[in-house]
Amino acid sequence: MQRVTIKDIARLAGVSVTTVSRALNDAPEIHSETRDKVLRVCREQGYRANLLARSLSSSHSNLLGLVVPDMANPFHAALALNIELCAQEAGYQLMLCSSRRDDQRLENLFDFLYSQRVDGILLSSAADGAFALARRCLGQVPCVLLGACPSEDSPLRANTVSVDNYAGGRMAAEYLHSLGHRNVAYLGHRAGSSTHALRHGGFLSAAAELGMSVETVSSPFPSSTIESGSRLAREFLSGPLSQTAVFAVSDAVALGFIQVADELGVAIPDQLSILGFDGIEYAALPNIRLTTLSQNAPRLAQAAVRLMLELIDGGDQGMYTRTLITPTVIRRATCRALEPSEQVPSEC
Amino acid sequence: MQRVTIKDIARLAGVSVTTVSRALNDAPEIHSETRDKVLRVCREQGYRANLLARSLSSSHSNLLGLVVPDMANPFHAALALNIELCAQEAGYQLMLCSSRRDDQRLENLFDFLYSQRVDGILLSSAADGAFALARRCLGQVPCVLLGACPSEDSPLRANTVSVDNYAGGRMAAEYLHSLGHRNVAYLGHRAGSSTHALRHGGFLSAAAELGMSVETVSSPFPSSTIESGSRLAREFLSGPLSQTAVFAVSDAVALGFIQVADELGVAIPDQLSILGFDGIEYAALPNIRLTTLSQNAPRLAQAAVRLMLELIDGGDQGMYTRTLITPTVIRRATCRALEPSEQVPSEC
DNA sequence: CTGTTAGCGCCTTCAA
DNA sequence: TTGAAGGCGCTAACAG
Repeated sequence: MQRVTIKDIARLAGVSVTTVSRALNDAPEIHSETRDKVLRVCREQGYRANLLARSLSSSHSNLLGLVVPDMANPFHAALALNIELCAQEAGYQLMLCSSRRDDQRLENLFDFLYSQRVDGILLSSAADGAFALARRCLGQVPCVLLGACPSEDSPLRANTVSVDNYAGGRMAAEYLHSLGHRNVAYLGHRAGSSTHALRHGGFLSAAAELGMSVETVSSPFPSSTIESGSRLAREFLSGPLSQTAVFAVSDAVALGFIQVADELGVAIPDQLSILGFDGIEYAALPNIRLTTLSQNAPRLAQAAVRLMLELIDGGDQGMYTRTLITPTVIRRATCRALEPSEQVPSEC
Repeated sequence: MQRVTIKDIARLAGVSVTTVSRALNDAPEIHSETRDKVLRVCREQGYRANLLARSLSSSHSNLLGLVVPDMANPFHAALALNIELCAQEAGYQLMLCSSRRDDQRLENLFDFLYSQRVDGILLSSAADGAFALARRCLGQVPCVLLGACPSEDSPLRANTVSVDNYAGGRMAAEYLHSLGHRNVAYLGHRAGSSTHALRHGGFLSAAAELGMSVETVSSPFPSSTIESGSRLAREFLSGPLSQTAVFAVSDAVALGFIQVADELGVAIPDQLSILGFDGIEYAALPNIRLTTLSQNAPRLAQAAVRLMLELIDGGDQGMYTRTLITPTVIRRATCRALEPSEQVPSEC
């Protein structure tokens, strides 16, 4: 039951622990025969270095912390997978944690990762609280915010990588406009999230420029899930329908919406077009074929990890970087072009 | 940049490090005033214990390792979430890793977790190699296999928690039989997986007893994804159709199958019924409504964590436990009952 | 109730 | 090329 340590190996190989350590880290100043002998003994004994001890004494763990709000969410799962991939290439292991949309837990996790002495923390959260957390670790541990994006004018006090939500919002409006839609809804807006604020702002601004009328349906729910999408849909579809298209804040919300529309006999896209946001895998399913704006998880992941590595190597100079990734429209089956005859003028 | 340690706190509070340690771990033998003073200083200094050091000296980390084959898979994501929940209740943090269906990586991750001195390892893998790994840690670190399930007759050499695949296979056959299906296909069978072996065995045995004819379509792909499901479907649906129902080894495979069936104009369930396995959230989507056997992730998770805690507390006596969870049929829209007139006798 | 002394397993100077 | 000594930050006996 007692695990074999570097000391045991040293004794068995008839050398000092220093020599064993050198063999393990293939240091240059060691006789190759000595090294081979030591490594052979290690293999025979099934020796595994104690990474706790190693990290403690070398003061770096080769561990990156990643906190996602909800790993059952396919977008975050895909993002995590891509980040793990990039991190591994750079020789880092990931400590993946799920905050489950709980701010208290997010804070606890953050402290935990810090205490665990990860070399850097990636925080995937659009909650405003994430900024405070990121700031708290100034000069303590490199931290990059994923998905969160401070507004252009506020002073940048954190490293961020995110999809360009403002541009995404604009693209959504422009795309719907290009199909002839003039009366549209923005479904699932959530206050207190910088992501949502920007996306909504972009949508409204483009819509205004294009002369579209927008009804914003805000979400009282803490997260943008299928469940919240269907609840919002039930409310939205209960009255008479003046809109011809809906932009949902996430694919999950869009899926929930479609589900209810289906139940209520609202034909999509014939009566109503719906456009999502995220580009999750399940939105591509048969019979769903959700038209959406893809966030491009692999590129987000790569940018975030690359930035993190720079911060770690460069010693986190206290400079801040904002990286924006433009989303892509993925045309599928839930948005249709209105015939000229259908194009009623905007309400307002 | 230098982080504050227990020594700093001791100096600032005018006590010894031991006293600080005691305050931190709220040991009974400490004056409450002393403790309050120490804790106040900790707060003022923003002190965070170094968990590496703590684990190293206390020889337990309160960390559980969890390896899943693919965290983009919604079933595994849900399972991980549930396990995290249970672990947290018991005061453990999870180190979640994705083996990405790569045996070499699985082994590396295992070694990594062991080296990281997690208090226990949960391995969610149906690959036969998982048993070898589990055995390798005998008396080193408690290990429970999730989803993997040794056959009844082989000597039990590992702790396992899994859905009862054999019973699940039988239930699938029985359910299809109860709907009147006599000629059916088993889609996506993969060799080298104990899970698949049992599920397939159960299906065949019940089918034989009920006088059903089964065509097994094996999968050359390493994992059961939407992608592999659609490839298998393309092959399967290319010839004339003698079956009236298909049992897919996973919901993802079923979804891929449906996608292609849709493309090829095969009506589901009118021409062909399809039954899945897993009970992932996305199978419940509108327009999909996949009939399936649910694995019941919360119960699996709870059983696994509970077992792990017993192993940790009880010191892993070298006894092995096998826990089986019976799946549940979830009736939705992709299986239909055959009319008496349609019930052709079995081919064989 | 508090402090002193030893480690935990490893890495890293500094000498030899 | 090798070894001895000290320390990473914390806990755990053992005294006082």
